[in-house]
Amino acid sequence: MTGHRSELLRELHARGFVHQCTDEAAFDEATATGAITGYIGFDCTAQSLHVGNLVSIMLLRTLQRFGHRPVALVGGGTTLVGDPSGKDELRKMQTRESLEANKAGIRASLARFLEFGAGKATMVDNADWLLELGYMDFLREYGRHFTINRMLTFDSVRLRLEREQPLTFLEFNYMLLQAYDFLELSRRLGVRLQMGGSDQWGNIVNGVELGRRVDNVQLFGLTTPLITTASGEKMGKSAGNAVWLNDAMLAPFDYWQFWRNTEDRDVGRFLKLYTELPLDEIARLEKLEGAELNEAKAILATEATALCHGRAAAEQARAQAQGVFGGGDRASLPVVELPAAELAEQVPLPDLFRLAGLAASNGEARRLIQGGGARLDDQTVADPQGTVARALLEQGVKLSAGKKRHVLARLAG
RNA sequence: GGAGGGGUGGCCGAGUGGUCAAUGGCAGCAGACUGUAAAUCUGCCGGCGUCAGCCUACGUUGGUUCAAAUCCAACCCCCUCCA
Repeated sequence: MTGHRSELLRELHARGFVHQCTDEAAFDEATATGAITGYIGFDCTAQSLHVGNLVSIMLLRTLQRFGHRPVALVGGGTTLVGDPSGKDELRKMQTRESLEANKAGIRASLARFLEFGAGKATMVDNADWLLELGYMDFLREYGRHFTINRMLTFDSVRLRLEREQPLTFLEFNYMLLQAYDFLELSRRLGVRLQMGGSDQWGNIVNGVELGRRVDNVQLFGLTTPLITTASGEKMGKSAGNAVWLNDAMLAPFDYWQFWRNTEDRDVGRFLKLYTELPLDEIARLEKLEGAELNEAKAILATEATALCHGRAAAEQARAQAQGVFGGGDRASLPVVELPAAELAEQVPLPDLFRLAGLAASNGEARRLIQGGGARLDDQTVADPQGTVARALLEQGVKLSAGKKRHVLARLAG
């Protein structure tokens, strides 16, 4: 390990959380000798956080694990503006109502990973101070500390300008607001550290500098690397959809499956970032090769799911996967109830697959069948004009679309 | 306000009177190979359908035409340059 004195910093480095850090020596000193309060901001754009936010969440969790104090900030105020970082387009502005709903969902996501309470983790909303900010006061007190010259050099702005994409004044101000958040949090809660993805570096540094200039406090910034899969995909998408943390938006089983399908080359890295298994255990697991690596993937999936949905749900998901992929255990299949009223005596196969949720339309179901991807009780059904006797559905039949999607369909009842 | 360019399927992007449900790429789905991986190869990829065909689609609304994504008019939106 590196020569850090602080246990926290050693752990973060060992697990691959650190991309850049401001004044690392002083930060090492500060975290070695006492507890520090650190925060990360989360967008308020959806009703749940997703796997793309997970590195940040794990970072907060690690902070707490090592006796420091995590603060999660939801950007109720800044979401009204929109972060320009890395984006070419103006983000949609939200209504106040949807913001409140999103906040509640985000708190639910975080509550699984962090222990909230007095002296523990806290959640704050920057709307609490940003909304009452007076424009004139803000310009006079803080605006004078930012030069346009410097702001233009930050990647988030520079890249946007280089690509000749419009950057509105609204978005341009995002940096100032985020810098001000940091200052405000240092005053309100004694926060000394801001963390975030590497794309946040400029915003974070602005905050650090503002703290020094205005309040003469030393603040720290730490960023994580941008996590992508080995094949270069952005982390946290599955079939083009976000992998949500809230179980209302993604079932624990599907969450488990997401991790189980990790690419070989990512297993070790993800075990370090997304589980809390001891590093020597991880070292053993990532050495496995070929089919044996599947064991490591199952462990990754179970550990990651346990953190997010609890140990019981994780074990259940693992057992369910064992049933679906390992044996032919019908009991573990998700059950889909078919509306009896809509079914004739002989049910056409495309209708059956559509009603079971395995195809979006009859056409899609037909193509699935024609392509040889549809199975009924593990027998391939290749005739799109085939039917199934309704009586057979009384007991339930196993329907499969491809190798990974299986359900037990039976008449509702 | 003036001049010019542009708005095409989830995204990017061809097409500029019929052969266009619309080339190509990406994404997605399925098959083969495997290890519920990656890479590769193959098929599918608007909806409905007894695959004959029908319906809805190329910013919006009208029009010309036997026939329009393609021509005309008005309108809306975006971009560039000029004021």
